[in-house]
Amino acid sequence: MISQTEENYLKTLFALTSIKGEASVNEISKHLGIKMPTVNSMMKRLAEKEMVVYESYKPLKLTDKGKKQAAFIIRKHRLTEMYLVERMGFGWEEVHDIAEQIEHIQSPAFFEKMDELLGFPKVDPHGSPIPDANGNMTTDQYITLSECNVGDVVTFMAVQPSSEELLKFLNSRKMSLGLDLKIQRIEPFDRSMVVTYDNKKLEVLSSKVCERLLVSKKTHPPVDYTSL
Amino acid sequence: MISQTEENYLKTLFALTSIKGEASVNEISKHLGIKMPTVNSMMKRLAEKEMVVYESYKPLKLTDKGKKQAAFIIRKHRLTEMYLVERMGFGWEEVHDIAEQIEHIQSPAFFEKMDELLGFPKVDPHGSPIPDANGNMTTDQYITLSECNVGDVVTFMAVQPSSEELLKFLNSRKMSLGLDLKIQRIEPFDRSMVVTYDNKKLEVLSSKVCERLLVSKKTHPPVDYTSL
DNA sequence: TTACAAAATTAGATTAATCTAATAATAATA
DNA sequence: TATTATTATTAGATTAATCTAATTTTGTAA
Repeated sequence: MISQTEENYLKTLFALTSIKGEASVNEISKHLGIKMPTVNSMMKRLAEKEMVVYESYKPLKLTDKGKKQAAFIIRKHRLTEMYLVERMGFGWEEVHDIAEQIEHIQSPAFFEKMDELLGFPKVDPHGSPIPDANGNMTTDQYITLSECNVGDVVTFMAVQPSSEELLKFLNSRKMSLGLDLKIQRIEPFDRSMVVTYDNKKLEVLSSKVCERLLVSKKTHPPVDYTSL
Repeated sequence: MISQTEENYLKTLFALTSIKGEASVNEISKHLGIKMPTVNSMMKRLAEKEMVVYESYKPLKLTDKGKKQAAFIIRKHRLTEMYLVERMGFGWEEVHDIAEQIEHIQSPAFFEKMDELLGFPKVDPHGSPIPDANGNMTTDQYITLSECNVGDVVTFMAVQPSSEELLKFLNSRKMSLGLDLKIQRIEPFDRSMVVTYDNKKLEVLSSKVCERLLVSKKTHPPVDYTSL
C-alpha cells in the first residue's frame, strides 16, 4: 500500500524529473514546502519500495514502477479536473484544489466511470495530457507563446504551469483553449506581446504570461499578402 | 482542523448514540475494529475539542458541536452515494466504499454542487435521510418489515443497516425502494415472511432480512378485488 | 457481600510524518 | 587551490494513531 503522503512525493518527483530526468532533495523540498531532512528520509523509504533510485549525494530518479504509479495519480487528478469542469459546471480555475484531494481516492471503478462519461478525453481543462490507464502520456510538443515571432498565427493549447490567478486573468480576457492568436508586435525592452484574436480583439500579454501559454503553430499559416 | 480519523470516530459515535443517546468505549471499539485503549484516548482528544462529553467510566455523548460535525460528514457521504447512483450510473450496492472516502473531501462548493445537480434530495439511494447544510435531518419514522402483520400492504422505504450482500440479494429479487409489498404469510417457527409485489410475484424473506427492511404502512391500502 | 467477569483506563512501545540543530559532502568562487 | 556557500545527511525530538500488557473500576452472580 502507498500512503497519500507518498503519492504526493511521487507526483512531485514526476513533475520535476520530466524536465531533466532527475531531481534534487532541495527541489522537492521547495516544491512541497517540506524540509530537506524529511524529504531525504522519504526518498529512502520510496527507494525501499523500489519506486525511487536513491544514492547518497546523487540526484534522484524514479524507477519504472515509480513512474507508473505517479502517472496513475496524475491521470486521476486530470480526469477529475475534466469531470468537474465538463460534468459539474466548475470553472477551470476552481478545480485544482478539489482534484488534489480526489486524486487519492482508491477506486479504479470510480475513475473508469469518469473516463467513460467524459468520452475518454486526452487532455484536462488546462490542456495538459491525461495519461492512459497504463500510465502512458502523449507528450504533445507545444511551444511557449514567448518563443513565437511577429506575424505567427498560433492556437492556444495549454497553460503551464497553471495557477488560479493566471486562469482568472485569462477568463477576464475571454481567452480559452483552442483560441487562435496572431502576434502583432513584440516589445523589445520587456518581451511583452501584442496579440489579436476573435474579431481583431487586441490584447497586451506580459512576458511572464507568454512564457506560460503553450501554443501550436498553424501548419498552414494564412498567407500574409502585405509582405509579397 | 479535524482529521479523517477523528471524522470516522464522530460518525460512529453519531450512529451509535442515535439509538440510546449514548455509547460505550467498547461499542465504538467493536464498530471501528480499533482496540479500546486507542478509542479511549481518542475520546479524550475529542473531549478537548469539545465534540464529545467524556467522564471516566461514564457513557459517551456527543456535544452539539460534535453532532453538527458528524451530521455534516454523513451529509457528504449520503450526497455522494446519491450522486454516484443518479449521475454516474453506479449500482446502490457499489457506492458505499467510494462514498466512505469522498466524505472526507474538504470543499463545501463540491458538495453544494452535487446537491444542486441532484435537485436537493432528501434521502440517499438506501433510503437514509440526508442531513441539510445545517446538520438537521428529517427523522422519518419507518418501521421494520418484521413488525408488520399478515395482510398489511407497505411501501419499501429504506435498508438499515445496508450492506453489499443484502443489496445484492435485493437486486436479485428486483426489489427496489418505493416497491409496494403485501404480506401473505408469516411462518411462526422462524418469523420468515411470504410477500407479494409487482404482478403477484411471490417471495420468501427470512427474519434477518425483514429486520433490515424499513417500510411505511399504506394509509389507504389498494383494494384487492380478488378477495371481494 | 464477596468473588469474578467485563469494561475502562493507564503505561509504555511502535510507525509515519514532520521538525530543528548539527555535521558532512559537494559545488562555486576568490 | 583554498575558502565559502550550498546541499545532503545524520541525530534526535514531536505529534497522531495505533498496539499490547497491566491495572483499576464497575457490574453481576454465587
